[in-house]
Amino acid sequence: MDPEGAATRTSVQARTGGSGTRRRGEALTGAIGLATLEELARTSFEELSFDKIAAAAGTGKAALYRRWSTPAELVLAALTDPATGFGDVPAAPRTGTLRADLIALLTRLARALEEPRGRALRPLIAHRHRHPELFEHVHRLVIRPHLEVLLTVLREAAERGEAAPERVTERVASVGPRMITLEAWECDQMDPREVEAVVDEVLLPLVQP
Amino acid sequence: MDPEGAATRTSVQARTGGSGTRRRGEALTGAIGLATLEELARTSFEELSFDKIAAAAGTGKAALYRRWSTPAELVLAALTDPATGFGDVPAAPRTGTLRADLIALLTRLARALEEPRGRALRPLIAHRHRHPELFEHVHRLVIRPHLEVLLTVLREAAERGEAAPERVTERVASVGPRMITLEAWECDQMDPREVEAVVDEVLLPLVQP
DNA sequence: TTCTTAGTGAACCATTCTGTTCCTTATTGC
DNA sequence: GCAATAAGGAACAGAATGGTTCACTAAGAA
Repeated sequence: MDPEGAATRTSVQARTGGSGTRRRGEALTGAIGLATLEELARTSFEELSFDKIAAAAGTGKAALYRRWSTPAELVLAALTDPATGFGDVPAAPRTGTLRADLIALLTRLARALEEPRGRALRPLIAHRHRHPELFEHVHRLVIRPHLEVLLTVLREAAERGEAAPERVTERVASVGPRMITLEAWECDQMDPREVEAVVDEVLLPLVQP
Repeated sequence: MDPEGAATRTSVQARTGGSGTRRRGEALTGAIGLATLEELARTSFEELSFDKIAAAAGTGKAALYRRWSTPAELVLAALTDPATGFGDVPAAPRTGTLRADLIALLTRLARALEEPRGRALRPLIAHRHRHPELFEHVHRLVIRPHLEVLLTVLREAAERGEAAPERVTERVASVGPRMITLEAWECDQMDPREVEAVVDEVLLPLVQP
């Protein structure tokens, strides 16, 4: 059913790091992590295998088996990594205005959704019933932290008088990320002005005092 | 990678219609359509095969090949069918109040998302880049019509003075369906009061004049 | 009752897939 | 330079997959 056939070579095939031909240590695990997320984004978790990841990373299966025993382990490690995944926690920008804070946060999310780490979330969320443990990590690593920081931003805006206190809820905080996420999923290419439009047309009118 | 193994028999295995043992005509195609959507919901389009659909529908592959030449054809037919798919077009409820209209429409959507037809949309949307022609039909059959009828509802509410005219935009109209869609995808079980909460906590404050 | 059509179950066969293993050799540290 | 380690490529073996085909027979019409 997959019209694309076998995994194709990606840019990670270009050997990087050092002047040699073989990667070792962090260079190799980094490339493997990135290839994992790209392969996951390209297909789905169920279609993921060490064979495919190894091919995409330009390495041998044995190197993968030496470090991780299942693809799930590997996916989790890649997602948790601060460099390739979501190991970095989003922080409130504190620009001083609600509009700028929202734009900064949602722009950051939109960018992440276009990277391998963000694109890899799609199959994990869409197929959550098939691997609930992995989805749980997505929720803890990505969804939850974004919601929390948006709540913080809304709370502080309410204190400054920029937002109505009764609008500081999780449901309201989830509107932005959900709009951006589905926009990214439903459209070929997200317009760079989409974030500003969502903020100006939906979020600010919604929370205004 | 799929932890669930082979396709399991579903309720469509129970032979229905008439007192005989074999289904013919519409009874068989209906069961095949439903099994297709359920199998699609359970796994993904790439993992879909005539072999699996036939097994899920309790019939033989030859019966499928006699009618459709590819799973894509079959999926499209099932989605377009008024009984099993989205062949019925949503209409503006025209209850007289914006709140009731929104609740009626979004409740209808939430219910559809829980049925096989709605659950089948998830892999089609999440993997749109792998079968753009199918996604295009989803957009035309489901996403677009829901957006249009919500726009109609907003427009009429604005005329009645229930909504601000500048809030009658596609982006604002897309907030409800997107909130409901991701709520359905991210949570095990959608709380029946979720629709009312989205309407009262997000949509009405957003559009109020 | 007879004849035609198509539904059902299963067999067939070539291909694909993936965990396991092994050999060669690049890399690193002493 | 040498020894130890592990990276990379490939082979292996068995299972799974899915399109194709066929034989039997249920169902429906005349």
